[in-house]
Amino acid sequence: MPKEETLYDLAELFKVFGDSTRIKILWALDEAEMCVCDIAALLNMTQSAISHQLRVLKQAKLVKNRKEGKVVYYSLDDEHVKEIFKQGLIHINE
Amino acid sequence: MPKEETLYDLAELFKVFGDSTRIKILWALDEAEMCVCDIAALLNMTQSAISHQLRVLKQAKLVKNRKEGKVVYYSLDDEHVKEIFKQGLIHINE
DNA sequence: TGAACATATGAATAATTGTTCATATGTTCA
DNA sequence: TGAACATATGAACAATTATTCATATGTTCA
Repeated sequence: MPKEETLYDLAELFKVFGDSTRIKILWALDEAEMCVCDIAALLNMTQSAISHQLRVLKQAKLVKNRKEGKVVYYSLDDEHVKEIFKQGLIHINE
Repeated sequence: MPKEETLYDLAELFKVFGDSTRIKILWALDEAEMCVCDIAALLNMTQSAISHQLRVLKQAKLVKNRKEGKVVYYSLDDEHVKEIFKQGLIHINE
């Protein structure tokens, strides 16, 4: 069994995945880089809600961003996300 | 992008993984079938707390149990758990 | 039968969290 | 400069949740 701290970090990571809004954001960003307002429009949610969640995702190092004028574009910062999601989907479809 | 319901289910699954007590239980059960009181002793937690969490894990179809006299043994009910954890660990160690 | 034990469960509590609302920051452009 | 726009952020609120405590259920065995 890995040490306490590692298991705690693992739980923290999955906690980030444990919200459908964040899952949707990650899935959207896996398909294309997007700005905040486009994500908000796509998911039919407020800009504020999306911005808050993007912060959580950024802190977890799952997304990165770049600024272009007044627009901030977000994209995935981890190539394992999709793989983890796939494994999860396998479990669900059983 | 998968349909709404699928993403919701995916988030629900990760929510179950998003607690270090449950992560520990799953990791322990991956190594060996165990009864409730042994898990409680191993994790240094109350029998009640473990029992509550085992129920969550059972509902998520992640563990199964068998009764032998007054003792209930729990074991993993999904072979993808370890794989998902591994992917998560890869992300953490970056 | 009754004591001892293993487990399950419901209520209560404290802590965490997702969204909203209001507003601040920063950029573009007329 | 000032209006319009994109984004970030802090406070507040409602909802969810992990643990504890008390207790119920069910089993073994003397």
